[in-house]
Amino acid sequence: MLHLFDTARGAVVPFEPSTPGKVSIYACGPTVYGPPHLGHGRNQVSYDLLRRYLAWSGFEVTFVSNITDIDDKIIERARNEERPWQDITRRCEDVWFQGMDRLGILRPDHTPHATGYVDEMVALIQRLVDRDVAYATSDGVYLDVSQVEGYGLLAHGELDQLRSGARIEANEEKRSPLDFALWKLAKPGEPSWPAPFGDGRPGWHTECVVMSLDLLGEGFDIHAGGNDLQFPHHENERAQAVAEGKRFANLWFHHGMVEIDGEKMSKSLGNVSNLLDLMDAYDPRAFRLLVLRAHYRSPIDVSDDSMRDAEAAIARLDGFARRFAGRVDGVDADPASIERFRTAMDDDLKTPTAVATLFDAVNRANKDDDLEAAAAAFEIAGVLGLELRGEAASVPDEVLARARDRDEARAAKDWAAADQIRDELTAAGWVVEDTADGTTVRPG
RNA sequence: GGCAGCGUGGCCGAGUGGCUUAGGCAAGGGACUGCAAAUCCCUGUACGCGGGUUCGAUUCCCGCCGCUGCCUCCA
Repeated sequence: MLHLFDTARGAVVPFEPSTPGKVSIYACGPTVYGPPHLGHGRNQVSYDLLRRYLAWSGFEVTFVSNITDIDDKIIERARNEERPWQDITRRCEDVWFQGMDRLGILRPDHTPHATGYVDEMVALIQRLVDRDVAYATSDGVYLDVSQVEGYGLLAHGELDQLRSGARIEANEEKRSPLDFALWKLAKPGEPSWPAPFGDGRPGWHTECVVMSLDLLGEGFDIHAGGNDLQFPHHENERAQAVAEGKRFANLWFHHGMVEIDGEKMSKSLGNVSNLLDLMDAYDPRAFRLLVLRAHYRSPIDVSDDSMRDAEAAIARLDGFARRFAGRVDGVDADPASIERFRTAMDDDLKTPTAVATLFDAVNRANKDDDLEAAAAAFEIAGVLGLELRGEAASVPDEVLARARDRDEARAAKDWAAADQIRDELTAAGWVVEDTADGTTVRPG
């Protein structure tokens, strides 16, 4: 049985969906004002892993992930670049999904946009005002967190403690520094929507409550995000639901951050905190493997070395795939490997161990030409979202002709000629390997 | 200042009160090969520092040092 760490309870707990066999997940998605960075990449791989594993375990998964397309940063960028903010959000969203496709991320079942839920958000805010848990100031509407039962659940702190940690804010109309904006009144030139409390735009924390409850209903199973969202974002989402008397997420799934040694990173890698740049420079699967080799709640460090390391490991997997592709159809996966994998994953998604079982299966397959182990390796790789390349890449005829020339030279024991052709092909970027079937060539 | 976490062999990164003490990459040796490549086999170097608990700690407790994240927009 799957066990997951629940941030609210602060412990690994058995996962039991409210409806047997079905899992509903809401995962905080990107604010579309720029290209995805490495943190987004890890974030999406974490979600993807959770979804794939739940699906493989037999659950019917409904996965909702939003697009935040109203935000101060979007407005700021639009102003700086003197173009409509919708241009930025549309373009960034396209770039986002293209990038995630490259990373092998499954698309969400639903992708609600904040701009598509403004009416519902206004209605929620109005209800909170009517209940007297929200109050208006000269620049917006705020939630009074002191009235929220259990505020601090996710921050794991008492109200006083949280308050003392809060930075001093310019806004003195707020009753507490912890109170947060549900609605921001529009300043001249800012995008705005009509509302009874004045034209403006919703605060960030409001969209996720409204959209998750609308699409998944009260008491949905899992709310996911980076641990930087734990507080205040998720705390504040929950606060709104609680303030309205509604049940919110049953389990909080938070993953760790990507850490980049600023100096080291910038020197060795250049501007690869941009995920798209990283995927241009390295195999996207290597990034995924790098993420999977650490536990989802641990921090990971991305560097030139760690990416090269991961690429070498991917090459090993691809070599395995070439060897066994097409030979495992209908073969039952080795049960022992699958069981080890499942045990690791059921224990709070211990992917480091899961990856180790994958490589163990690969090793056993290679060693004894063990088809059951090979089938297990393919299955595990699939659940982890690692697409192995077993298909022979297309090779130009002239290159194949040279390979045949080499076979002839080798048959004639003309080693000088054979070596010369190999050098020639290698210089052209091909990997040359001799097999029982003669010279094979593939892209390097 | 508050909260949370981390410090493992050349590197990345698991794990465990004692047992053959993951896995990947790199290194060295060997098998295979005309030579390679791929693959397989073998090998080395470990648990930040100081105490404590224990028959025994890398694993538990305390202190220290170092590092990180959150507390403000953030995946």
